[in-house]
Amino acid sequence: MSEPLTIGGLAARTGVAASALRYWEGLGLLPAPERVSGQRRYPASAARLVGVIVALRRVGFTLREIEAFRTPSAPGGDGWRPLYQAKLAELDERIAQAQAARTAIAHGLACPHEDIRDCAAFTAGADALLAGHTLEQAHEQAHEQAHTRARARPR
Amino acid sequence: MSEPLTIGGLAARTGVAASALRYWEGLGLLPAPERVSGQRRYPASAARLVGVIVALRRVGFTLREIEAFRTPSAPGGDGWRPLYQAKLAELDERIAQAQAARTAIAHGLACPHEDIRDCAAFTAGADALLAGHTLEQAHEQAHEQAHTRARARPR
DNA sequence: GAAGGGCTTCAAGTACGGTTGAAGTCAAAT
DNA sequence: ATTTGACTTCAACCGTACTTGAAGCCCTTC
Repeated sequence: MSEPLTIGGLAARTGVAASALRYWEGLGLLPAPERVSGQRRYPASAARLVGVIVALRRVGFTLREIEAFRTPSAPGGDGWRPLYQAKLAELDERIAQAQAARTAIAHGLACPHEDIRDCAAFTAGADALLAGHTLEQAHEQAHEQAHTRARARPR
Repeated sequence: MSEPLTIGGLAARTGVAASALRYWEGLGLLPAPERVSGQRRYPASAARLVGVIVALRRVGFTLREIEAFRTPSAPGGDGWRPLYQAKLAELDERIAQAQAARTAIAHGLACPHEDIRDCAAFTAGADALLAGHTLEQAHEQAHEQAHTRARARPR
């Protein structure tokens, strides 16, 4: 059991193209596996690693960012811990943003407008997501009164 | 009040480069605004729209996907509702994935390993994220027993 | 021993999401 | 009247993340 995987096998298990796996290896993202007469043989655990990479890519990290995860503990220090802390914070932020977007779209569905861009609760989500920029909301757009009070302007 | 914005003004408010705003307009993502002697003048509401686009991009949607949101109700139908439903489901999935990634990384921080790839709870997150592919987890990797029980393998 | 299938490298090509630069227009200030 | 600064278009370029194609190696199967 647990025969080592060829690159094709790993590709099949993970759904990541073999060409992509080689590319990742070239970037140092994936460790170079053992070779049998020139061909790569991956340990079964490689599928998990690929899974993590896929996951992080899907939630918006670049390959270079993910590469930082592969870094073993730096000489003479924690090394990876601060990196993980940083990534964790970034992930939390991304999750919060995704939820804000979700809220905006969900309201878009619930509210009776023809064009979602006319809907205050939808745009309120947008406002929240532009946090940090001076989006002074002085101007009362559209129907503010009409059907809103559901979710009265956040912040 | 509520003077229309120049492209530079909109860029400043939203943090999106003017060149990017023109690019988005070219893609049909942003409606072409009124012009005063050739120059774009955006209504204040444009900042909100830009905010939504930024938000959706940050959570992983491509510009082409986001473009679908701009589509006004199709001739003779709901038009946008199914689209929004679909996007909502996608967003939910992305949030779930981000949370799975978060769990994996958080455990990586909490657990005592040198290399996170040795840690079962971390890789379990990976397994979850590879759902849909035949990642039969028959092989018991590493320390499964050693320090786990904190967060016993999530499905 | 010749064919086939899967692997190898390396270079070039592609799609996306922009930015940058050249050349020019416009309105206000000097 | 000319300078300044923000705007305009258009084409070319860039980084990221791959894919594709050419040419070849290795092992098995006919």
